[in-house]
Order: sequence, then C-alpha cells, then structure tokens
Amino acid sequence: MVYKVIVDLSNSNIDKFFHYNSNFDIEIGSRVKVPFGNREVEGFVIEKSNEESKLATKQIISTIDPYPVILKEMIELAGFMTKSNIRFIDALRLFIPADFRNNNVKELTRNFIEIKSGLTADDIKVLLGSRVSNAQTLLLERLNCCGAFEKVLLNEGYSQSAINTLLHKGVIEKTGGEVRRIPKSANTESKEILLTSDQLNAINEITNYNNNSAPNSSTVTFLIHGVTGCGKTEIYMSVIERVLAIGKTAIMLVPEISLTHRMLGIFRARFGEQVSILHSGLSKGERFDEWRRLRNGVARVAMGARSAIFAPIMDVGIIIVDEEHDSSYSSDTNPRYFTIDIAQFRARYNNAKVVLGSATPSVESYLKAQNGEYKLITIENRINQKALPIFRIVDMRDEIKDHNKSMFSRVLINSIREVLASKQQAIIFINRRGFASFIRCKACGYVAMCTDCDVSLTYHRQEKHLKCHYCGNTFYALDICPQCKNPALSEGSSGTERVVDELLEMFPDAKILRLDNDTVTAKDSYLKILTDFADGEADILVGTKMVTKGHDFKNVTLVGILDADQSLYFSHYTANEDTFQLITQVAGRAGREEKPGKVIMQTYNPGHEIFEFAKKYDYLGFYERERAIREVTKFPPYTKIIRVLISGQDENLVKQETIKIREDIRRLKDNAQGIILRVQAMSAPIKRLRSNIRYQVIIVLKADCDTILQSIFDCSKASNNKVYVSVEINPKQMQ
DNA sequence: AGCACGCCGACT
DNA sequence: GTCGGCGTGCTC
Repeated sequence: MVYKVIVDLSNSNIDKFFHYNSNFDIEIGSRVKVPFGNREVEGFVIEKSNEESKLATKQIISTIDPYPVILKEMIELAGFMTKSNIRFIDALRLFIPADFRNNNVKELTRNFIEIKSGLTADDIKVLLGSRVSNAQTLLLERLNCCGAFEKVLLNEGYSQSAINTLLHKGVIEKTGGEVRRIPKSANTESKEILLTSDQLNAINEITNYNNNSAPNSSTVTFLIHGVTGCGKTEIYMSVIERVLAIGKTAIMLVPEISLTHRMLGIFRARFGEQVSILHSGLSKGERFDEWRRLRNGVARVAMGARSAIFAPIMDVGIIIVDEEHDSSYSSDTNPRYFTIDIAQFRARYNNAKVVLGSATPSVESYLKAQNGEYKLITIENRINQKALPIFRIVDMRDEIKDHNKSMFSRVLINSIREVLASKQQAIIFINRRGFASFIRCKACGYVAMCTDCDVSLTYHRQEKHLKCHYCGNTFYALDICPQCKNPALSEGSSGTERVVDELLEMFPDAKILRLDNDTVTAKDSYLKILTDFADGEADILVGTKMVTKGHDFKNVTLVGILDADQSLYFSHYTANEDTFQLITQVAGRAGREEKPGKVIMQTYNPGHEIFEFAKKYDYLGFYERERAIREVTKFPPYTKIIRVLISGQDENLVKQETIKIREDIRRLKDNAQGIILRVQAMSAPIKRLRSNIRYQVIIVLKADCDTILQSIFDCSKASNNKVYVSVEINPKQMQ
C-alpha cells in the first residue's frame, strides 16, 4: 500500500501529499509518525492505494491514535477549503482539538478502592486471617459504610501499606477508569411548552421538506426571519429532536461563547448528555473530552461557536446557525472561512438541511431567500403576541440647544430614574470602551498617538492609562501636554467607563455593572457579569456590543442607546447594515417578559433612514433600501470584494510588492472578460499597525467569479520574506 | 516549518 | 586559517 500523507507543518511549500509505504494497514484519517528529511514529524493519512509509487521511498513509522481522528467527510471538506486559499493542513488542524497535536492532553482517570464485589462478611473474615492491624480494620469500616473511595483521598487518612496488605489479601480491589470533565452550563428546568402556530408551521416546513434522495446531490437552506422573542430556540430544538429520532445527528451554532452557557442549559434539559459543546473557552481537558464524545458517537448534538461546525460527527441531519447575520461566523484570522459555506458543504455531503435564523438577516442571506436560493420562513408574531418595545429617538442637538451638555438626554435620565424607582433594570449601550476616545492638547492641538500604530490612544481613567485599542500598547496618562507643557487637555468622545462615571454622579445609589473588553479579563468574568445582572445584583448594565447578543433579562424594561450614529460613519459598505442590526438587537433586550419595554436612542442625525426603519422595526424596509443601494453602487452581495493586505517593516519593499501585485492582477483583468471590475492599490486605512507598514490592493469582482479566484490568490503571494501578504473576501472591517 | 548546505566577515 | 552569520533549497 502507498499512503498519501500531509505532514503537520504549516507551510505552503510542503502543503501537499508525501508518499509512504507501510507494512501494516492504516486507515484513512489516521495520525501517523513519518520520517521527513532527516527528522520525524507527525502527519495525516489522506489517501491510500494499491498502486505502487516511485515517490514512496520511506516507511510510515507508526500510528499515533487507536482510531482515525479525521473523518472521511472532513478530508473532503479540507479539500474544499483549499479552494478558498486555505492550506490543507490548516484545515485539518481546525478539525481536532489543538492540544491533541502535541499530545498535550489525555483522558482523566481516577482510581477508586472498594471492598471486592461479591464478598460476604464471612468471606472477608476468612481472607483477612488472624493478623489484622488497627489500620486495616478502620479502613474496612470506612469502605463498608461509604462504598468506593477515591484512592488519592484514601491515602490522606490511611497508609499505603494498609491498603497494599488488604489488596494482597484480596479483600479490597482497585476500580475506576476515565472521568469525564464536564463543561458548566446554566441550570434550566425542562418545561412543557405549548408551541405557537408559527412555531409549528416552521417546524413542519423544515422537517417535512424532502431533499432529493440521492446522496451528495442536493441540499436545502432555510432562512428563518423571526422577530426577536418569537421563540426560535424552541423551533431549533423541535427540529433537532425529529432529526435525532431518525438516527441522525445535529449541529447547533451560536455566535458567541457567552451564549453557549445558557443555550447549553436549555439543550441539556431537553436532550441530556447527548449534547456536547465545543468552543475555545473550554479548558483543554473539557474540549478533548467533549470532542471524543462526539467522535465516538456518545454525543449526537454538537453545540458551540463557529468552530463547532467542524464537529467530528457522522450522519449530520441538520445544521442550525442562530443569529446568522453575526460577524463572528466569518473568521477574521487565518485560516479565514465562512461558517455558512462550511455548513452547506457538510449538508451537501450528508444530504442534510441548513437552517439560518435571525431577526435581522444579513442582506446577503435575505437576497438569496428572495431569489429562491434559500427557503424563507417569516415569523412576525412574538410569543403571546407581546408588543415590541416602544422605540423613541432623541435628537441630541435639541439637548445642546437647551444647554444640556451631558451625554444623557433628559428623557433618558427620567426613564432611568423611573426604572430605578420601580426596581426594574436598564441596559445602556455605547459602542466604545474606555473613558475618552482620545486626548488632545487645547493649546497646541497635540493628540496622544500610539508609538507603533497610526492610531490615537484611548484614555482609561480607572487604570490611569492611555491604551491603543489596536495593538494593546499602554502608556501613562498625561497631566500636561508633552509637546508644549500646557496642562489643559481635552477629551474626545465618551466611552463605557465615562458613562458609568456620569451615571454614578446622577444616581449615586444605583448599582452599575460594566461589560466590555476591559472588564472581561478572566475566563468566566463575562459570564459572571451577565449572571449577576440577570440575578438582579445590579440596576444598570453599561456595555459595548457584548450586551446586545441574545441574552434574556427578564427584569429589563429600558434600553438606552448612546451615540447611535457612531457606527454609521465607518467608511465601509456594511455600515448601515451593522448599525441597523446592532440597534435592533440591543432594542430586543427590553421587555422580554410580561413587563413592557422601552428603547431610547440618542443621535445627532435623527433623520437618517436607518433609524426610522429601526424605530418601526421595519426590517423589510431597511433591507429593500440597502439592497437597492448595494445594487447601484456595486457592492456585495452584487459583487465580491477582495482585499489583499501587504505589510512589512520596510515601506519601500511593501510599496514595491503592492505595485507588483496590483500589476499582476491588472494583467489578469485584461484577460478576464469583465469578471474583474476594478483593481486599486492604496495604503491601508491604518497605515501603520504594530510598527508594520500596511498597503492594500482592493479588487472588485462580479458576484459569480469563482473561476478567477484561484488566479487572484496565486498573484497574492509574498515574493520575499520581508513582506507579508494576506487575502480577505468581503472583509468585515478594514483597518 | 526545520534543517543542511554554502558562501563571505572578524576572531584565536 | 576557522567560527559562524543567515540566504537558498529540500523534504515522499
């Protein structure tokens, strides 16, 4: 047999098959040790064949695991991913727990000691014989009343020698084995729920849809457009239940690790230990155990953030992507992949269904639904016909006219006061962390900048630091201008820290929690803040977009949105879309139980159409307008935008490389008959980041352009190791 | 990714 | 003379 092996080294030059022989049979997908050059490396068996190969000159040394760690499906998936500029090995690495590779994690086993099973009191007497020490008697009494005892704990009270003697006499025995490390989840009671007719219709439409029965031939994607609070989770669970009932498995994706805790609780209440969770917040032991539970078929529902799309399960029947519009579904670091594309590949392979759900679908997904590429399921009613929160827009220019210079409008302050008086809760959302976005000298205009990036520093008052939000550099806060020694410094736009400050000034007795990147430091601090707030430990939660996602706070009746315009002015084609989604999602946090909710949105630009649509909860109005703009201005989903980022220490070399890539692609354009619409090179919006100079080539393509993509990838390779080149498709943000 | 090979500067 | 800098090329 000749085995084709991908070696576990991430480098483009060796991201290809190497051929080996073997005396023993090895299954496809196995990890193996192979000789490579003059050393030994690990690799993965991708193919095997009976035909001999001249290339195969060496023997596989050994297999590493007792079973193949990569499923056949996942090998094909890796091949599929190589078409989007991802190395085969980088794809494979996504499929197994990272700590697996260095043999950095193993099963947790515990030994127990117990009285040998089947022995009667008389048997024991006989076995013990005449010489019984005090220690032996005590130990036996202990085991007699408590049953099995963990060996390490036993050693604390009783000597090893007594244990050994009893083992030798055959009175006691060692038992035990593997112990599962169980990730935590919210405690949720399983409750009987009466499904609404909307929910039932959705469940039936999804379940009863018949894929073409030929394998690998067809798949279907549903888009559930359901208003916040319409009970999508219940639909997901019912659909999964039916899939499990016919012996298939399911994948359930949520956008954020923070949401898995609650969702896992709900799913465990319904499906018990069949549910497994995969996300990067698990300890390496937990992740390993959960992964193996999926791999060996014990768990049949894989839940998690985007990486759970690579769950090692067979016979997938359904893949659900909740909050499908969320940007976390496209990975922003290498390897870059789109979760929905992967979901659709796996669905095709397994003849399964994909369900996307959102209250604010991405323009791209909704357009596909309109075109019939996705099956659209619309749910307009909330559970119990509960009304959506009252939405009020406040024009902050009026506040200034009336000499209110605070960052809170009078309406918002009054509403907060009411909420506090009635012992309800409020969420204040502001899309900026820290105290002030920049610090400027009033005399000479000096602005504190990062030394390594072309970015102004954000003032963090609590830590007395100036921080670069792009590279993490910190500097001491300034008392006087370092340039002209003037002590008068002014502060830029306010962030979360200042919001808390000002709130405390107005409401000194209020308990306020802050949720942003600065308060989320330890592994569980995110969860702690959210559960504390949900448990009523605080009156007001102030936060960045972390507070917007799917959490269910029963006592929140007020949502304040400060500086709603902020995200509108990013010069990015998704600015409107992002803003609309953000506002709608955060507004959905108000009044989720029987209490009615209220949303107060502050802006300096109240006439902007996006706000009008948000106020009326008019997704379709928003969508139609945005869709039309994209069509006219030739932006995705009507085109595809490729961004090639070139960076390096030496600006001249970076420039040269940029021009070379631009010219190579322009040459492609001349031969590509109108597929490439535009090619432009320029410095990146943030020209210097972590002391690297950055340039970019922006390429606009026709939407159906997959034939030319590979050529563009080929052009976008660094020609020397002094520069670094990366490629993004429809980048989420550009810096 | 590593590691060997190979070709030029400043040391015992 | 040679120790060692890191550019280039190769790994079934």
